[in-house]
Amino acid sequence: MRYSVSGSDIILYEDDLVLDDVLDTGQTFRWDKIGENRYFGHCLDKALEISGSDGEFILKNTTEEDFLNVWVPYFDLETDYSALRKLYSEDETLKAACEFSRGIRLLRQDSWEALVCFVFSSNNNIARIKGITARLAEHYGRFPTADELSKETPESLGYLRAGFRAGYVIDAAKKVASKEVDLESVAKLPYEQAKAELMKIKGVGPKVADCVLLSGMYMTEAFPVDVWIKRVMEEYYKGGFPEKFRETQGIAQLYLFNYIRKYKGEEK
DNA sequence: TTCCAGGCGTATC
DNA sequence: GATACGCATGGA
Repeated sequence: MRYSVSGSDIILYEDDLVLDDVLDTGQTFRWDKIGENRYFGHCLDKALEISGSDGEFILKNTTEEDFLNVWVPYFDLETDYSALRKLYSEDETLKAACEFSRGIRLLRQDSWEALVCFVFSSNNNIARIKGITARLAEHYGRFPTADELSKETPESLGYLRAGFRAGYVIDAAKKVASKEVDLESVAKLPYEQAKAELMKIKGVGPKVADCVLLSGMYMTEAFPVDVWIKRVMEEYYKGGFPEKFRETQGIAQLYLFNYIRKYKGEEK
């Protein structure tokens, strides 16, 4: 990763990044595609327009300070994804998945934001999840805190049209605000314990918990299994997922998810 | 109209 | 512990 400052913009040079692979594949629901290779979105309350392709990107109207403190961690720019893909290429299926979308990276999202967004994701589609989170942030003028959301009721959240998930998100807010589930502490726990803590929240089962652990707490051994990954496992990994990838199998999952959903999905 | 969407809670065995 | 079913909402 290299970068330079150009007026109020940052120019980023990074070969292992394709915006569509990262911002439009169900990892985050807080970015909108506003043009070819161009997105506008948020990490909590930091807004950004980013555009570019083929290794060169422009981050508009940001400061070097925000770039280094917010966006470098968010886009995981200090991790070598070429090395990861090289490792994954020891496996035939993963190799194909890596070649299909070479620009995937794990977004290091805020844990609270990830928790809220992935609670909304259950039995839902990406377009609606984005709509719900957009209405939520718009209503507050920014992304609400757990304390603020804990004071809501399913009725007061009616404008979200989140259905049965409204109650779940309020339960999450109450438990996080009261520190019955203290996200900062959870992030420091071993994987299994952290997962159990998150699952104390209504609406947080194994899949949502793994998504929060992976993208919200950067526990790369978390391996979210949804209907698509279940399909991958049945077709290619009957004997279980290779142990040699365990440490970063959550990142491997991102490649597999995009591959099976976009490429294999279109075969039908 | 019916089906389905990056699941989960609950009931039942 | 495994399995079946309902669940709000809206786009296809």
